[in-house]
Amino acid sequence: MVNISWEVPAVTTLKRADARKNIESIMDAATACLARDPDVSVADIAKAAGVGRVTLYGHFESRATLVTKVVERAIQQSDEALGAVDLDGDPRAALSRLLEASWRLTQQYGALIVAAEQSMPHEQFQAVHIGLIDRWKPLMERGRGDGSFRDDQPLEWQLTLLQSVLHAASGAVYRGEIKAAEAAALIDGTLQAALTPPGATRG
Amino acid sequence: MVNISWEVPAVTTLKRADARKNIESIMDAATACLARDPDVSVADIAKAAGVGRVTLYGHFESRATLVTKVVERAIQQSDEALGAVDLDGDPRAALSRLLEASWRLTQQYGALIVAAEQSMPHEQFQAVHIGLIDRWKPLMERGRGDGSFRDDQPLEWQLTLLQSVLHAASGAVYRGEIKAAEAAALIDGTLQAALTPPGATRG
DNA sequence: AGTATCTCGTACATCAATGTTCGACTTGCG
DNA sequence: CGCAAGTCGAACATTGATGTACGAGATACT
Repeated sequence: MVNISWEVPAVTTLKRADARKNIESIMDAATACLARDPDVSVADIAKAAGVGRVTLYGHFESRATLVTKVVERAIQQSDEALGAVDLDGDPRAALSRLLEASWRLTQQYGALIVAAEQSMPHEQFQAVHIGLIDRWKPLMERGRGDGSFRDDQPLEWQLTLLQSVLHAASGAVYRGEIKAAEAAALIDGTLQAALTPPGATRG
Repeated sequence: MVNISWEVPAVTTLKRADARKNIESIMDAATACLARDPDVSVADIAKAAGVGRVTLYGHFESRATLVTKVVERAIQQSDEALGAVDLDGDPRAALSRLLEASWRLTQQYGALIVAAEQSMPHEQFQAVHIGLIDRWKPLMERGRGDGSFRDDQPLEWQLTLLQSVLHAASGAVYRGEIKAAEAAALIDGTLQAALTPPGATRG
């Protein structure tokens, strides 16, 4: 005799506690590994997470989906961090604040953006990337409008420049050319100078 | 009976004409391909050169040696181009000249530097890279000394910045954000601003 | 305590790229 | 002309990474 009213596993997609912990470990390890080397292997990520490679595949169906999850989390966290920055008041001061927050994120996530570009569908990546850039655009436009920033160069170029300098600083710290502690000041000092309108005097 | 005085192939390590032409084609194609994608496959390079993959391996014993040869040629040519730049006179004007020459090289060789970093023995790459950087150092030091450039930031950082902005411009052109024609002016305008000493007024 | 869930290692299938071998064919060059 | 040199494609071996299958053993949860 078979029991007709068999058990449905409740609403629970709830994993067991150790499984959840492992998923966390994997996400964290993947973030750290991908931030350093966007081409890091799944085996290395598993090792860094202190977990078997098979276990990893039990939770993420492929390398690509793992990368996507990691990127999505990073994006969400970045978006929150940038969203918390006060962009009002003097554009130059606001830029400093935004740069400081962005620098922390760059250090944390480093080359993750490269991994994303390689592993995610192009459209999805574009959407995500544009979302982040848009945090900068309004401030830059305002600063260009009121003479705080030079507007004799395309806005697109200036946005690229911001990205580029942050990335360069990350590389320089990694190579030991500069110390992490002084990086923030260098970034701010450099970009404030680069964005100063021609003919103006800088503090 | 065997002829005792057999033929030695003269001094000639001289390849046949078509072989030399193919080697040229391969080097050129490899340069172009690697400049776009440092991970491009040997098969793609051969195809771009209009040559069979086997033929390529007949002339270069491995992908690594091919990359090395290509990089060496690029370095040599870059070194000549930069060596021809007049670095005397006003440091800011000299910087403009050096930037223009460097921008041409960056466009030509693009991501080749990345391929080099991945395929060449670390020491060799370092040597080559430092050789190029040293083209910049004396000018920067002179400019910092006479007040043309700011010296409140590490020289290393400023050199990294130069590289970074050139690279960023290359990427921006590739993505269509800016036109190649205007890139040179943007690079110069940006870096001159970034290197202007605090408190000075820029033209 | 009992059981479904989870972990782990090993082993295997697959895939893409590198590098090699072979034999037939073409071509530069003496 | 004639041959050494060069080219070509197809087939093969190898390597490294991804992803799967299995089964024994550990552990969270009820």
